[in-house]
Amino acid sequence: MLEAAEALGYFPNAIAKSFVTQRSGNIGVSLPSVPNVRLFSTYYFSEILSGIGFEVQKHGYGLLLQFREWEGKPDFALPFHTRKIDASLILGVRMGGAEEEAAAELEREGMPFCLIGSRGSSPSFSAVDADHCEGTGKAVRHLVEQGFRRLAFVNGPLVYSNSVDRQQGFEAEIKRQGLDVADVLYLEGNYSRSSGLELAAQLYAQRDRFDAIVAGNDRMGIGIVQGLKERGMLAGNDYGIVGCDDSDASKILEPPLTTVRVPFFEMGRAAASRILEGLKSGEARLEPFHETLPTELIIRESSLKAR
Amino acid sequence: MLEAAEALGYFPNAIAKSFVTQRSGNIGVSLPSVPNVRLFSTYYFSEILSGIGFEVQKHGYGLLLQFREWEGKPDFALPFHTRKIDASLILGVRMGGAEEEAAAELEREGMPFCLIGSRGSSPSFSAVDADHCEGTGKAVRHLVEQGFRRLAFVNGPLVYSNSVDRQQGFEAEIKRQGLDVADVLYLEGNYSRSSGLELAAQLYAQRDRFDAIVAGNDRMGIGIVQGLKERGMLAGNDYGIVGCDDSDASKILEPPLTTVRVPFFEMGRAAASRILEGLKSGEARLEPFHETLPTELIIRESSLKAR
DNA sequence: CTGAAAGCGCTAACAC
DNA sequence: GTGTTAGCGCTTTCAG
Repeated sequence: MLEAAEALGYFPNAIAKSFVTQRSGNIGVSLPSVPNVRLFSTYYFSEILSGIGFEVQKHGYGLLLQFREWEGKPDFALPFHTRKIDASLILGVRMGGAEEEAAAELEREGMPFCLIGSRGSSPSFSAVDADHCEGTGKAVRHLVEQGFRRLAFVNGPLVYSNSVDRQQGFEAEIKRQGLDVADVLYLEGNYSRSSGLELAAQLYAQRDRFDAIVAGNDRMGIGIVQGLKERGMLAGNDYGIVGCDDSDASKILEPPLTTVRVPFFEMGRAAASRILEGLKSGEARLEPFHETLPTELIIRESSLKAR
Repeated sequence: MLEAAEALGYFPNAIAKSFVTQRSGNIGVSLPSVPNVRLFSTYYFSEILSGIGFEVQKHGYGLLLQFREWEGKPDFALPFHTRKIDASLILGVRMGGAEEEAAAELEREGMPFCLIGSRGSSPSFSAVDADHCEGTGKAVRHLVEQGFRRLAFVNGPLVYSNSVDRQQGFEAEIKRQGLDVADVLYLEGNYSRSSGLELAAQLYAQRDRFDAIVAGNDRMGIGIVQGLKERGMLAGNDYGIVGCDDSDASKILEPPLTTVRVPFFEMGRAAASRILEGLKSGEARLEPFHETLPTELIIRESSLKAR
């Protein structure tokens, strides 16, 4: 019957349906946009987005993409108020800032949403992320197993929960390995390759303090490898290094970069799946949930100790 | 007055508005999704998407993201029929296949749409792309100016209009430089790094036939550089090579890859801008338009002839 | 120029 | 079970 109707050129008007059911059939995805500067790797976002898209499609929902300004307070609630979306997936949220305030607003109004790739400082926010704590631990253990003993840790900004997670995982594993946290050389970049490049100068100046480096992501790791190479230090030869993300670039670096693989696609999928189930269940308010997906250490040459 | 209303907790219901105005206020963006295999670089899509997002936001429209299956005939018309979108931007269309048939349907029904990054075989389809013809010409000229004379051309599948453009640009410039097209070594990959890696074997076997390579994109170029390096041939030293896209990876390759920069962001912006203007003008049927944006040759070490 | 009313295309509730 | 109708929140039209 419906097929017959379609053959006659009839299509149900989804807007009319949304109007009466009070459900748009769309879920919103908010991501930060920084014109001309990409602090986040495009890899990161496109993988998560694909995962979301996969799941959303499967449930017959639409996916409304919303770029937000990097600075200032985003209005996560507006598309709910105007009934354009039924739920929101929010990427790249920093802790303790305007983004979190805006998320708290959503919570107050009972709008279903989930953070992806960062937890936010309140446990009442639903969130899906990778287990960066465990991932960084694996990186440390691997380096120690390779025979490295004096580790440097180049982290990203601590406004991201995953940076905090990495720090925790790093320190916990350092202790577990019987090493002294006080000996660790800490540096902080902004997750960009250029910040890795800059940090390489500082690392070189203190090269007697470390024999291996854990970098918060591949992009910084790559910048460090390049910066140290300029100064005559070769990854894998003169020091070990592990990145994080398993980006394409990590594979083509010379030497190839050992890295912590993060299941971005699965993270997007998981978050979308939970949110959509919540919508379908029709409950007034979704219980906050937290999902932490496992990471995997991908061992390449950059962390293999030369003999 | 509207602000006062908002203070009282009122928000206009965008769905109700769409219902009555018969306009969803959303632009659809269709992109191919290949689970676990990325033939397209994520860079390509995320840049175009950002450009679209920038423009769409500016006009107060929403951006509905639609992943389509790699195989089979996509239903570009459905979201129009169900009134979920007012116009469509379609990425990654192959010529002469089911995607084009689906696009032809849109055209027949008078739905506004624009292809981005590929033209389609019919000039009646609106399209925005980079000037790959000119870009590849620049690459050839540069290599010849560097003193290379026997060029190899590793193109992508000819189902993409940009591959055809590159072929034309390549041959035209070869002739213009007084070289013989018949001498050129032609190979075809699928734009992935692994296909470049495989093609490197063939290139190596015929290494007496070329002293420089033009690759259809960076990913293949990188694969070629890596594959030839395994066999002892060093880019920049033993041969020159130029890629295309100016991807992040091209910068970290060793040696850094000379490449044709493609204004992806601007392409997305231009297409969205034209389509949105068309919608606002309210004309029944949008005149088909074609925009071809200039490329830029980014010279790095891989194409500099050693002395 | 201001204010009332019709109607968009569906779903859900209700009557038959 | 099947058929009818009210009504969702806007915009547009038409009357005052």
